[in-house]
Amino acid sequence: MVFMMNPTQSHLINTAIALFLGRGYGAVGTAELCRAAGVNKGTFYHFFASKAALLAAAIARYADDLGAEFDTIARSDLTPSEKLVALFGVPERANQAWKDDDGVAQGCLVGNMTLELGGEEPEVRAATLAALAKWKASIRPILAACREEQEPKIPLSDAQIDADANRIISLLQGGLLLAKAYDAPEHIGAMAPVALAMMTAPAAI
Amino acid sequence: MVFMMNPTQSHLINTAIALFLGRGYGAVGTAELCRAAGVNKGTFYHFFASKAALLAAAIARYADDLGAEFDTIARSDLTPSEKLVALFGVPERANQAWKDDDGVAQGCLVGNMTLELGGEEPEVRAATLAALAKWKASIRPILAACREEQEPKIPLSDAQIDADANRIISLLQGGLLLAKAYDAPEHIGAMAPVALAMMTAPAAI
DNA sequence: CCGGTCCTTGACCGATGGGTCAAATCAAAT
DNA sequence: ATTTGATTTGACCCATCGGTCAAGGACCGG
Repeated sequence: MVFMMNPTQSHLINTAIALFLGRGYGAVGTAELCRAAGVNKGTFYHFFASKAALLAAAIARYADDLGAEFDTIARSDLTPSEKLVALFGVPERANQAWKDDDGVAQGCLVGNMTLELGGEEPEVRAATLAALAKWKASIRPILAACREEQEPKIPLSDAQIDADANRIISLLQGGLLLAKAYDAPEHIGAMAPVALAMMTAPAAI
Repeated sequence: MVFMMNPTQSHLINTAIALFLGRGYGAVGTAELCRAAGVNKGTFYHFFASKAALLAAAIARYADDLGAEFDTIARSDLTPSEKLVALFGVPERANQAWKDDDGVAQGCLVGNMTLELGGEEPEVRAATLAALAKWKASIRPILAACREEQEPKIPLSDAQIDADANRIISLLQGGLLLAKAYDAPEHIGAMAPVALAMMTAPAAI
C-alpha cells in the first residue's frame, strides 16, 4: 500500500487527513475535498471507491505515522517509565502545532472518527480497529518493561498487558478529547502522571 | 428552561438525543428527525432556530440527566472511594443498555459531539462546555473527600481539585471512546481502578 | 508510429440537505 | 361568539450531496 503510491492519490489522502481532522467527516464534502487537493471529481473516484474508502485510507496512513513515532520511543534508550510518559508527548505536540497553525487543537483522527461514525461504514470501523491494534502493539513492550521493572518475579500474563494497553489508549484518547473540548493540548500531557500511577499502583489493577 | 416545556418540543429533544447519539450529527437530517418525532418541518423550526440549536438543547438535557445521577452518588452514604468508582457505573450501565436494546454502545453525547463538531457551531460548543462544567461540579466534592481521607492535614487547593476533576472526566471519556470503538461497555468500568490509583498515588500528581 | 493502459477532465445525475412560508387549527380568555 | 396568540401543517426553495460517465491526454513498451 505504501510502495509507489500515485502522488495524486497520496496527496488526496493527506488532504483528507487534514480536512476530516479539522471539520469532521460529515461536514466535509467530496467537492470541497477535491477543490482543496486541486483535483477533479473523476480523479477522486478513479482512486477511491467512495468517500468512506478515502477516509479508511486516511486513517491507515495516520495510524502508521503515529505508530512509527510510538515505535521510535519504544526503541529509544529511555527507561520504561520515561517511555511511558513520552508517549503522551506525541499527540500533545501535534495538537499544539495545530493550535499554533490553524488556531485549534483537532484531537486525533482515529478518536474523532470513532465517535462520529461508530459502527456505521464498516470499512472505516475496520480501519480504526486496525489503528488501535497497531498502537497497542507498539505500546505493549513498554508496559511489559514497566511491570518487569516493578515486580521482576511475577510472570506477566498477556491478558494483563493487553488490558493495560487498552487503558493507556483510553488515557491518551481521554486527554485528546479534553484537549479538543477546551482547545488546550496540555490536557493530553496531564494524563501521563495518571499512566504512571496506574503502572506503579500498590494494589494490582 | 425545564419548567412547563411544550411536550412536542420536549419530545423533539428526546428524539434528537437518541438519533444524534446513535448516528452522529452530520448523518442525521432534519427530515429524518421530524419523521422519527412524528412532527412536521415547520413545527421543528417553530421551536428551534436551527438544527444546531436543537442539538444544543439536547446536550443540555443530556448533561442535566447525567449530572443528576452523579449528584445522587455524591450525596449517597458510600465512602469517597466507593463514590469515585460508582461514577463509572453510570455511563457503563447506559452503554450496556444501548447495546442490549439497539445492538451498539453509543458512547456519550457530549464526547461524541465534541469530537465531531469541535469548535464549529458556537452554541453547541457552549453547550458542551457547560455540560463539562456541570459534571465537574458534581465530581469535585467526591475528589475533595478522597484527598481529605488520604492526607487530612494538607490543605486542598482549588486548582488541584479542578485538575483532578478534569482527569476524571478524561478517564470517563477515554473509557467511553474505547467502549464505542470495541462495542464493549466494560471498558468504561475498567477505568475506575485507574481513577483510584490516581487519587491514592504515593507521588502527588 | 502504434496500441494499450493509466490518469484526468468536467459536465451531469437524482436525491437530499437545511430552512422558509402562508395558511389552517387549536385553546383559552373575553 | 369572537378575538388573539401559540401551535401545526405540508408544500416549496435552491444549494449541495455523493457518485457517474464518455471522452480526452499522457506515457509506455514495441
